[in-house]
Amino acid sequence: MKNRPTLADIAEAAGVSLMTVSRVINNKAGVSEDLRQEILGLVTEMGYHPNQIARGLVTSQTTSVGLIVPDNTNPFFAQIARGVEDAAYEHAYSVFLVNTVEDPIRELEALDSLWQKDVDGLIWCSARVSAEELGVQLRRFPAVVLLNRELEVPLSHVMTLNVHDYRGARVAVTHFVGQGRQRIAFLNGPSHSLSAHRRLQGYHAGLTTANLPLDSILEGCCPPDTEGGYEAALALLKRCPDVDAILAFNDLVAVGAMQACQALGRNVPKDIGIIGFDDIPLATIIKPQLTTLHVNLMHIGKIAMRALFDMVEGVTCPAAILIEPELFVRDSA
Amino acid sequence: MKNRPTLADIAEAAGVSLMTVSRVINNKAGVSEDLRQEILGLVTEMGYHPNQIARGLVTSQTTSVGLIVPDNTNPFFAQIARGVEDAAYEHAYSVFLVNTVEDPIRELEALDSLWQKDVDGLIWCSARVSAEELGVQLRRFPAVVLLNRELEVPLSHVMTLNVHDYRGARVAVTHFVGQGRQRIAFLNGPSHSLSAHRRLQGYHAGLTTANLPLDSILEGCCPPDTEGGYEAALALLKRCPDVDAILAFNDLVAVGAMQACQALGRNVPKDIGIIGFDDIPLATIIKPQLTTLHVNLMHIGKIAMRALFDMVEGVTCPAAILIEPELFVRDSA
DNA sequence: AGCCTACTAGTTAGCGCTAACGTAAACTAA
DNA sequence: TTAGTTTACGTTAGCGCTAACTAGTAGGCT
Repeated sequence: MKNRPTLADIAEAAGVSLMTVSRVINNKAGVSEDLRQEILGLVTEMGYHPNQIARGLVTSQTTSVGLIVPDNTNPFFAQIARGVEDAAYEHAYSVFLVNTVEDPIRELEALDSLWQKDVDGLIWCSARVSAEELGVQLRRFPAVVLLNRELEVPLSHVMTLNVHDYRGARVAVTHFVGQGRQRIAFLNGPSHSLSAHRRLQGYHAGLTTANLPLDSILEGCCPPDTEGGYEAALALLKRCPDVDAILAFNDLVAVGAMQACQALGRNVPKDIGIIGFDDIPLATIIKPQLTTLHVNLMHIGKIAMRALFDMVEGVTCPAAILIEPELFVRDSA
Repeated sequence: MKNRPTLADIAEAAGVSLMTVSRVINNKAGVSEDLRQEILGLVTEMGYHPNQIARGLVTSQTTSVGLIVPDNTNPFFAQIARGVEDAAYEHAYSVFLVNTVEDPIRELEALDSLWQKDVDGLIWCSARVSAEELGVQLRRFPAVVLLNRELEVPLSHVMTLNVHDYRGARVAVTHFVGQGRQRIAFLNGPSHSLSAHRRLQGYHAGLTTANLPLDSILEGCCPPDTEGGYEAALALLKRCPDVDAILAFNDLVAVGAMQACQALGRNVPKDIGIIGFDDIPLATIIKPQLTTLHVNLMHIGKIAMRALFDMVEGVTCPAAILIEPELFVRDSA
């Protein structure tokens, strides 16, 4: 590896002091235009780039942020990560990606490691720690954006960013009702998930508004993937053969459910309507194309990162953002 | 944000010198067992974690690595990234994720930013820079694993990790031939892709071995996604209605091609067999399930990261690894 | 001339940590 | 005993950079 040039190297080559070069690099006043140009020339010639590590040590700004997700393989988080990275790139920030693999211990270790790396901010998706632990952890970072998690007590350096799950689920149910469907089931996600709770509420609200009875036999829980959806739908259709609509926790579950219906010879959408959540790319790949509650995930990632940047820079920003999902009607309902 | 404790804080609290605490933290000899335990107690009590920034400045080891991918949203790279992150976690390393978005300029900027961050190593997927530029860039990093790219001149601090594309494509063609298929088309990926070249060679070799003629009308190029595959397959079937098998550059293209076939009323696999490449999760989600050349992508990511770690630690390691893809026969061929 | 401002540059200290060396005490060997 | 070795710590310097202060010079004003 080539020895990288330091400020001192440039300073020596230019016959000036360290600080003069530093001022040029950081676009600060106090250097004559001639000298500035001369130094700038040397900088590009010698291929100098500031060592962010050293700079970070003195400024305590590392221009890097942490992104914690359960699993970057999940298209939901992959899209968000992409948005975060894109926005980070706009601001010349770097992103540490960490997976928790839904493991609370690993989640804590992820936080530790990011803290040790002295990140300027943190984007934390689907935090699973207790409210108390959450408080402790949030206090360790200069700025945090919480995705998919709420805060009882607002904190000035923490922003929350959530999808309006309640409304989304209600809209979906209303859409089913509008199609004349009566036995509307809900295949929900993990019980520890906040979104799951809120969507269940929305589902109930939708049924109530339509004067349909709540029936717990129509509600199921499953891991938020296609296998989970498949198994759960199979079980559901076994215990309630008269189901004519399934609202799924997310698109993966919806796809699994769709396959279960097809395996049982039920036509989608004629016999059974299916609505998913998130609108991941898969939604338009499968046949029939999935009707789903569209959320612009990449955009959410960008919003999160930009908000984080604003907080780091000291610009105030809203304590909580709620994203409205939009029903994209395709073929499955 | 709580002021984080430093070595000096611990030292003062323990009434010893900085170095004694440092030795304890780094598990180095030269501290009595009693004192070590006492300090360890203080460390956990005060919640001390070493500042990796400061440590990195003096040791020039940052315990972080860079991962450059074209697009982390692409399941291919998402899987790899997951493997990399998993293995990095094993070694307490952190991963900077950067997308190039297939943009050569952004690729160079990504390299710059990682260099400024002083990463210990780099995992670089599908490098698109010229051979000359590649040499320049590689020289900037202490250790590099190149995925999907080869090196003319081996470098001691660079490892390459490639899928045996040639053999994979040949195996696929042979499989088609074994099913009695005669008009075997190939929907290849971007022409700048090294994999695309090698797969084309393997495709040709497979045909030649089977005494089938090469026919450039059977070969198409497309963007490596479902839309690309759909359009390319549509065009292909229009100009060669007698095609009875399609080898696709990757699974996304294969899925697109499958949808095109279905749109044209061709039955897969009866009328047309389809084989993909990579075995992404989608391969088992769609119907009919995709026959594809399976590559354990997460495993590749792990191998890459572990090799990088070995190189950083000074353990010698192979200059090039070639991964054998394995044909997973499912329903589409 | 004397004083003030404005600009340009240099000097010093220190961010948190570790490598390398220094040192005092205890222990060993004949 | 005396010199040599080991153990257990402390001291110093410096990684590359920037904040904050200092200093020199030119120009303008009374």
